[in-house]
Amino acid sequence: MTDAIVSFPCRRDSFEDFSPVKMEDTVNMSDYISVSENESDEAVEIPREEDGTLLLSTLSAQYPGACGLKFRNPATGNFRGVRLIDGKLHPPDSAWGNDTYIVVFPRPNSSQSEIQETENQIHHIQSLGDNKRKGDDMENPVIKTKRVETRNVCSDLIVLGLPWKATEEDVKAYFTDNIGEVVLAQVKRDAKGNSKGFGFIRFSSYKDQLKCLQQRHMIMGRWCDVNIPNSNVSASETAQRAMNSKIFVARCSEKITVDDLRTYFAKFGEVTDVFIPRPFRSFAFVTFQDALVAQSLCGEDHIICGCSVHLSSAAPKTNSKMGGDRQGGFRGNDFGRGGGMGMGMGMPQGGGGGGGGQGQGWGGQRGNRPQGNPGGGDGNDNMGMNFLNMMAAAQAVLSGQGGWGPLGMGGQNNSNAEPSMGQPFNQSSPRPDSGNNQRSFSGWGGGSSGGGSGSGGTPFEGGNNNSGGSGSTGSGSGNSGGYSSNWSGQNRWN
DNA sequence: GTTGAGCGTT
Repeated sequence: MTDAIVSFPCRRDSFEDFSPVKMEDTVNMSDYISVSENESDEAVEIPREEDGTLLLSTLSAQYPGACGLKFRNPATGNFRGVRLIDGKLHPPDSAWGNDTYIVVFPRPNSSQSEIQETENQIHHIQSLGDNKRKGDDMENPVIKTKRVETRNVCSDLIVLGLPWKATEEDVKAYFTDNIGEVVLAQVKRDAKGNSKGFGFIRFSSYKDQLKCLQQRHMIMGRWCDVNIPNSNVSASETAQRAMNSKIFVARCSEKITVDDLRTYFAKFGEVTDVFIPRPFRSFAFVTFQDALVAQSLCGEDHIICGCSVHLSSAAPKTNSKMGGDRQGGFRGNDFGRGGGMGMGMGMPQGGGGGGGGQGQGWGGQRGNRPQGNPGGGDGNDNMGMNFLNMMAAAQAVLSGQGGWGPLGMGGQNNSNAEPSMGQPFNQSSPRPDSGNNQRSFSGWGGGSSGGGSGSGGTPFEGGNNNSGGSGSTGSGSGNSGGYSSNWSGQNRWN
């Protein structure tokens, strides 16, 4: 095909000098579109469809999380957005031309309208104008890179609507056959062993995760939805939390030991402390020497000893007054679903904080909260640990109130101290990338606010709890309408 | 023995 020249009519003549693509490289370019993440980056050639469009899914395969394309308009010097309709990117002026296109990623906390604007096109990259939010340093390429990389990590996915008779094996087989390698498959059951009709899966590849989230699934005769579980604190919220070297490990199984945790997390960086509150409360704390390591893990799900645990910042941002607030504020802070998430996970159509979604902090739905439970107050004797109790207990431990177990605080402080062990606190090696868990810290440049806790006390207290500005506390809940299914509008089957 | 919105602790 000699189409390299023929098929680029209007844009080519006028912009030829702009195109970074050399002529020799354009032999088959009509079948491929050059795309890069930044204008200075190396381009990837991405195949287009026969009708001339580029599937967003194809783009996402190379650039997970991508939500669109843009290109520089030489006439104005501005970026111009590429039209996106039904998952297909359409060539500007009917031809892609030789230019290298730039991938567009969703902004954290983007409103639906902003995303729409990108989709509909003519999207000037406003050089940081009015509608900016605090901490929304979009034009900082470093931050951008970091954001993407952070989200390129698999998490557990909830599968809703499973047939009652579907087993773990069935679920795993379906997703393995239709999506890709599955590293975890669960079907939740009641005490009698009957399926509750939902379960969790996890892929080894993030690409597979994205693919899976973008479609519905017919499993043994029923349509099932796959979503990011509500119980996972969104990455954006996590990122907004203060720098802390300690992480909170939720959903621990009792069989996981301190040694297990230490061994497991050592591959990410030097672990300076592991603490499992006793009596067992289904959670643990792991402290790293490097807060960057800790933060890089937050928001992720990991499988330890076969158990899927959830990692988040160990700093519930509530000021110590657990007594009276009955978990209300807590829920708002930590479980309000961030609107940014849908987009961040690379689900272009449908994510985001549409009007009045179901922003439930799901405490109330579970119905198993013991009435009158003061929530982390005094040591109640209720052994049925539910999630809110667990979080409240964690908070109590962290805030130094230790209201739960008699040994709570003691263990904490002692274990944090531990200097007598002569631990080498001087290793500054970040995180040895281990296989599939690699990510970089390039983005975390900013001089961490709560950083050098310097002296004395537990690193935790120094770091954030008292750091100030409780004003930021309630902010996370602002977007809590955001959790919208990919399938809004056809949410129910039949 | 049923069921079909939800959110993981066996």
